[in-house]
Amino acid sequence: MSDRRTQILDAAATLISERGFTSTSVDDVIKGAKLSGKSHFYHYFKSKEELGYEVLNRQFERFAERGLAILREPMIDPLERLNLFIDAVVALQSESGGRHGSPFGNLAAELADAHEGFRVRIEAVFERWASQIRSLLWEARPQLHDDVDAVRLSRFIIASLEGAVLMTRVKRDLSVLEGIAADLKRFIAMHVRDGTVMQLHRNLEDAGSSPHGIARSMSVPSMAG
Amino acid sequence: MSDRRTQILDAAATLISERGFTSTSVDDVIKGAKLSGKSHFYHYFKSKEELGYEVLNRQFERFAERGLAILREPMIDPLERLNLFIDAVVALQSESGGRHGSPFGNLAAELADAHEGFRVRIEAVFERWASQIRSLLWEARPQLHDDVDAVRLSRFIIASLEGAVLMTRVKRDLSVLEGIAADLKRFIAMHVRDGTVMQLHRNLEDAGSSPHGIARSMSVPSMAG
DNA sequence: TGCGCATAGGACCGTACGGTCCTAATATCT
DNA sequence: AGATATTAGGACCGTACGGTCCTATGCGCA
Repeated sequence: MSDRRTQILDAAATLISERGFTSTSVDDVIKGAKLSGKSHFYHYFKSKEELGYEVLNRQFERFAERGLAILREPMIDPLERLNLFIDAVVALQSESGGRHGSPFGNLAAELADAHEGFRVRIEAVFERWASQIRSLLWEARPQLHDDVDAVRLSRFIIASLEGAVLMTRVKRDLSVLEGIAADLKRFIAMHVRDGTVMQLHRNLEDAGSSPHGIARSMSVPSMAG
Repeated sequence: MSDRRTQILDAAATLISERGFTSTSVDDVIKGAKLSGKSHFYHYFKSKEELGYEVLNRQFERFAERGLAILREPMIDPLERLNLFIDAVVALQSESGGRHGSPFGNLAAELADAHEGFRVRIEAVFERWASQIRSLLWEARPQLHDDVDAVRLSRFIIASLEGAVLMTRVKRDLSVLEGIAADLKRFIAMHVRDGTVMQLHRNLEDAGSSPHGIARSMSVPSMAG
């Protein structure tokens, strides 16, 4: 596609993640993308709404490449992939110092009620995200308890990450996300069958802040045998 | 205070939770509160921003009365109080069919980056919320593992609830929140010392959707008993 | 009666917004 | 050289916004 288009998309993505969709004017986008005037912009996009949709698309693609892709790595143990994915979410947030939050969560909170077009597109984003996690859980099924509900667990993972990113943004403190990410890993580990020991990366072991290595308790609840 | 003021506050709260702060005009609020004109509104509030702050205050007070109050009930076991609180969050969302999400999360996503005044106020809301959970966890400390980090656990609870409420709004499906609430209870139960059996209300037992009563596995990690 | 105050209603202002339209300059291809 | 599309730049329009100001009506109270 035209170079200009992606230039506009990039500028818009930045502005929208900083100020939200409603508070980003097309004049701002024009300035950010260094276009010559309004007509130049409307040559590439038929409306601001249309621009918003494409920005959302691009941001999901970006997230799919840099985040979700990890969930499909064929050479790594599925449950370890899940941990790596959580780390990737933390890493992506770190790039902006956690200041901009999730592009999906932000748009969702801003527009889910008021704008049906955005709502269904964001719903689709969450659904595709959830479905990637579900297939990973399906793949990991031999290692998991029989009663693990993949639909629910995938939702829980997404919700806690989205909530964590939001709190991180409000508190301007990345350690909020880091702590929740570590706890989320423990929650996932809770679903692993007895006897299965999860592989952990060296650099993940100290993800927690508690002194006596919470990570060790990751080898599952207990019972049965 | 004047009846009119609360009338305005109520109308504004509704509109803001439906459309967000930016997309709610003071003319809309005037119409909603059936005021006679702009000057009438500006007689009670010096600016739209000021109105927003007071709406946020009121909404936190409401939440404190109807939600957080449960965390302080003196006659109930602390960990059971925590479960009841989670149920209360679900119940509060059910009132609107989950359509409006969290007033704090919504404002946070919309304004945390752009408007420092709102950001610090929302941060304070989360902090007060977290501190209530922390004191409850302190009270429950004899029942909890030694290595439970109250700061982290309280953040995790808030984040997963906020994320759940957001997803519920996007999917327009209350069962998303219900499932996450049930999973969150299981996560909390994971921190309870072996040998301690959590009391559960009858009406909480089937909070999950999985056929083989996940609720039963709430009796903590394991054995004992 | 007269004072102060909450209600009422509307004109007005400056600014910003999304979007359209029109005209030049520049580059590309025939 | 001439026709064609892309870039550039700006004037313009209707609407909506937050906010101010001014006037007039009803009200209780000294």
